[in-house]
Amino acid sequence: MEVGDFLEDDKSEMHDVADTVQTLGCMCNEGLSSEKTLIESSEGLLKSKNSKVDACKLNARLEECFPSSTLSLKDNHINQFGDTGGVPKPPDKMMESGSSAAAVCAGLNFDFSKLKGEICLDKLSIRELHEVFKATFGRETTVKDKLWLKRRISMGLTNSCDISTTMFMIKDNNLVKKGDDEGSKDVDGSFTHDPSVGTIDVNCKGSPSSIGSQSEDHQIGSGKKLRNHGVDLDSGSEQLHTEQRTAKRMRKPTKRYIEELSEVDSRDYSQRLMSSPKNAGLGQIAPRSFARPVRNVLSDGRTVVTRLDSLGGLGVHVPYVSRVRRSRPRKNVMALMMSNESGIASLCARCSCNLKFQFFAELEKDRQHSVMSRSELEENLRRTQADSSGDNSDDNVVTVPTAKGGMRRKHHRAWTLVEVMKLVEGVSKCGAGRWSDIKRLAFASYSYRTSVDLKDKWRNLLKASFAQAPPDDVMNSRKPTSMPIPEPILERVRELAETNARVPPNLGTSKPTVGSRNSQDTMSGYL
DNA sequence: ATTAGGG
DNA sequence: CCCTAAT
Repeated sequence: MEVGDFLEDDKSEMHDVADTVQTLGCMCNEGLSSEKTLIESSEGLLKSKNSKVDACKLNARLEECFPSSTLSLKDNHINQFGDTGGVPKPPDKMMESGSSAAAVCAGLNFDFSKLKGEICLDKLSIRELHEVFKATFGRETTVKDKLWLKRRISMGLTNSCDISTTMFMIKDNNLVKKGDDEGSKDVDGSFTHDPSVGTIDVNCKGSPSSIGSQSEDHQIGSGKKLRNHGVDLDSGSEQLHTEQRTAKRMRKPTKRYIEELSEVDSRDYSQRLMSSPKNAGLGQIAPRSFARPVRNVLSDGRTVVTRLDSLGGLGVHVPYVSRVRRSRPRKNVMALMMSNESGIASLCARCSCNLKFQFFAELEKDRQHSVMSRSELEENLRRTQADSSGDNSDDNVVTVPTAKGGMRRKHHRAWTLVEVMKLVEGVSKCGAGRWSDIKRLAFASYSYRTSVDLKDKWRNLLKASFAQAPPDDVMNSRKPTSMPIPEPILERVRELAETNARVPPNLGTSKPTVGSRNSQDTMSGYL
């Protein structure tokens, strides 16, 4: 990754990093690599004399990742000679940036005894240290802890050179400069309440992330400090805590925030509105450009919001597409499953796999999209209810202009896994082609699924099942568009397709017995 | 009214 | 999903 990338795509990168670190969690290898990247970039930035704000952000990023860091200063220096994204690197700047980087690491890495600053201070007595302290901070100190003084001084010196993260606090997702230097001790106040604090430490247990007390003990050979740092009233421990806390990552912006950001980037998408009148005005983004919403009253009395687009001056009505994420039912899915136990069981029997597990996986995946806007929640709730009752037929109605000037309604309702399974079940019982029968049997409660829908879906399933599974190529999209049909189901579809090819549905008088089981067995699931 | 197939 | 021809 190049430094330029960071500069241009600052926010998203930040989110990405945070995302990676958080989601991958214990994948410490991942964490390491990104940290390395970060440090490289930061050096590039410091050297290329970017604005202070950028530097601050970078520092924040460093903090964000450091708790899981096992990165040593040695690596850091090696990297300096390596590529840093093409940023020119005068040799005379080397020391400066090196020390700055070291200073950043000093408070976070236990290996700081090797640092120049401390080595020099090492020779001084406490009194001399006091003097240095006074010279550095312009005030006296009563602290007698040599270690504390040394580190304080070295930190203070560093802070005067570079932009220190301890001089800033986070407020409303912005970096705000703190007051005087001594206040840096208090900066932690803004960090302690961070709910995300500690997540990385927990996740990355593989690395020596406990920067604080434990590793500190080995350092304090000369120190008179006792082992119980927790109750240590000495301000030295306070300093320790400060260092720990400044190392905490800053709060990751909410998903909502990210969405809005990307929304701005992808210009056209921000023009979308809720199509459902129920949701109108809830959380939508004000449409930009010159398109303005228009309410159409259809012939059947429904009102549909469309957009009178001024493009080309034709006044074409383009439907607003619902911005909310359509999703499968969450809660009632299980209920449906339970009530359909036998059917599912029979399906599983052939697939020799636990479909219930798949369901849980799906639900879990959904749950991870936990940050939802209010409208989304409502939408989900509504949809869930609709799915179980199956009576909401006029949901998600949009109008599409036809060539003849007419307006045709267009429904869209994502197929849930349950529905797909019901469909497969039905096909296995009645055979492909007897869609009305299948609808009667398996989709009696789903009024919005017509027999044609079943047929279409089956067609799609066939297509999907015979298309070889693409090995997730460059399409590394984070959002897999929709829940892919679980392989076991596809297998079943394939199987049924073959069976059906051999045994055409026109079986005359007798009930079609396509599957391997007799129809009475499977029928019992619905009676 | 249902199905099949194209769009 | 929608539309429509053909049963």
